[in-house]
Amino acid sequence: MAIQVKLPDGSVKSYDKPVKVMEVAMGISPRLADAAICAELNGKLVDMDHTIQTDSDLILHTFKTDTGKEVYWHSTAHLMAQAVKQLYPDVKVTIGPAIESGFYYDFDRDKPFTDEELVLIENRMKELSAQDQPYTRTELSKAEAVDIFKTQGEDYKLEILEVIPDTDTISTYRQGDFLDLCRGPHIASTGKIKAIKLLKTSGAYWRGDEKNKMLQRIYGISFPSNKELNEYLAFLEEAKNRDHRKLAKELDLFSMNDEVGAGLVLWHPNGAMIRHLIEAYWKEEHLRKGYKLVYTPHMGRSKLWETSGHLGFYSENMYSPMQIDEQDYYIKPMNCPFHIHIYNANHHSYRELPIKLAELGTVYRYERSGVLHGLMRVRGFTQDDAHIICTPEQMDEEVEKLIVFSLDMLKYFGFEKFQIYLSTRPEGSVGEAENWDAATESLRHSLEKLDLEYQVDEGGGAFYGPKIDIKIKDALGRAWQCTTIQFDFNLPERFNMEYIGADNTAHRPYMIHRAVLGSVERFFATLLEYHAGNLPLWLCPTQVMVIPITDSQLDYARKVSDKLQLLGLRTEIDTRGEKIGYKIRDAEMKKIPFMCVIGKNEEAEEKVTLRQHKKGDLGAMSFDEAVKAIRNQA
RNA sequence: GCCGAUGUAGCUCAACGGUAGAGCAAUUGAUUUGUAAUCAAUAGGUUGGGGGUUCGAUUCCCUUCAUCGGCUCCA
Repeated sequence: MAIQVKLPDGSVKSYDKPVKVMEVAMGISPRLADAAICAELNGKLVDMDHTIQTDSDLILHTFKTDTGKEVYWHSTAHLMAQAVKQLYPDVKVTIGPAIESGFYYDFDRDKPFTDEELVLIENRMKELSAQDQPYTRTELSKAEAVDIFKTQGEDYKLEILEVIPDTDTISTYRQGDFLDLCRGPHIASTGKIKAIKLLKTSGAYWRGDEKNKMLQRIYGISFPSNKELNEYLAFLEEAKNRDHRKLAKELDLFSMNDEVGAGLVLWHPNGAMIRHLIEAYWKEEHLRKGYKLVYTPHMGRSKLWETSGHLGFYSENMYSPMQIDEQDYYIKPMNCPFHIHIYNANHHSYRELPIKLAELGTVYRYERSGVLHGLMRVRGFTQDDAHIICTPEQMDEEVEKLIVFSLDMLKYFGFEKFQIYLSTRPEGSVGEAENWDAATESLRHSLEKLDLEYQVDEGGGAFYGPKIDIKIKDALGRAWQCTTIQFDFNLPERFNMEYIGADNTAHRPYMIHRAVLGSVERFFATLLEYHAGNLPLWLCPTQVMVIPITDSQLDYARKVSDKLQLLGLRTEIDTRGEKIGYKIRDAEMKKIPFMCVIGKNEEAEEKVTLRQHKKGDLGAMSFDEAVKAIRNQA
């Protein structure tokens, strides 16, 4: 198969497999890829990382054009800054980039922008857009730039200029009365920005450092037409409906409570059933893959955490100790030290390795109050933790198995799109450089052998080892980190872990710390959002709602329900004296996958009428046919 | 932790410096119903907690807790 890509100059390039827009651009000119801001594929605007699947016409716009999401939004950010400067001349501008969806600009101002002010700014932006002012680029020397921004009193721009070499050429962009220090590129003129919505405000630290001054950030989004804007706003609405916190209320899954404490989860029966099913599956799969299940305590003596080093480098995330018999005990923030002690309780021969210890280990970590977020970020959570202790020779095989295992498990839950990150050695790491290199290579190798796309986060590893993270993309494109596979060169050293090699001497094993789901809580939330609450059949707390039409069918309904239960299906009977429409509406809203309607006809003919969630009536059928239809969904 | 917003019945939301109201849910009664809401009645609240201003606070102020949107940080 060959994919023909028609380029703007009329030439045709062919590729033997799907290719990203970026790669095509690189093929033409590396510079172009750098500056290119947007691509039109068969007349439709696409991102640079869009993959071309079929024969296509590709037009690449350089910075002189006026399309491209990033440039478009960045230009809108300039427009917003212009409006803000006109309305509030004392405000100082800082930076205003495009983000994944829209843009923001940070302003230095004493007080935050109110919702009313946002409306004013938005309206002013629309006026400025109507004036259709061109964005004009000017190149100048650093000294000239410093001069300009000094007279304007834009201290932050001067600070940005400070780090630029004196000999560099600087560029500025002007539209109307507003001039900004900016690398560009920009769209041709403000008139292209037709639909604008300022979404929210927030405090944000200058340069993202919490030691710096807090600035006032305004987030917004813009489109060439109101239609696109409305589509985007509808998309945000949809995201709200998928929010696991909202779904949890509707489906009665879990709650949190003031009196219990922030970030502590109460699992209701429905949520607990789902969790149980996830955990049961998890345990089964791990036993099948040669893991050994262990249980460990929820706290340990301070000595343990001194040895592990957590009291040194992790104490700000740990809860204050409690005193027992004049000893300090800490609630565990991690399971690793316990698993290591289980390993260390016996001598191990190289013949026994790899040893894989797994536990659904509940840990407690102090999270700053502002970061808690539903089940995604809590203070007490259960990691699906495991530690793989192996010899250097086994490392490659184990890593590869792990990645396959992780992806298989995630796919089993219905996830399809993943983002994989490889994080390498950071500054101030512990452990031998050669071990780091070997481990990093092993991770990289496995990813490549499995032909997985991944991004490298240089220096993004933990101080104790390199890692692979897998983030799940939900249906709305948001990414959540679940799987993490981390080498650890710190703890084996600290706890003096050993195995006896073939040479009859002690060796230090490799240790891999990993979680596939990440935490049961976060995974649960991601799963809910991904499926918008419509979980796969095997995870539904109630799989079939049996609905008798009148009380006289109650007995037959019970018989049907019992028979289904005997086959392992989870059923409920709606015995309320309500009309059938009411009961069906109720079951539909609870997202119960199947409804079994029982009336006098069904009873007389020994049949059942099946209805499927969202799909509607499937008609009358025999009991066996109904079971088959239900099973087919699984 | 920081910036901002919010907190009223189980849920979703009104109202107001002068003794809090609706819909849904709940309970009771009637209805026995054929694929997304049957009718009626009843009950339900120290307006998140504490303090202050006021003749009077749910409303204004302070404080605290929690939640939401971000920042920073992370599974």
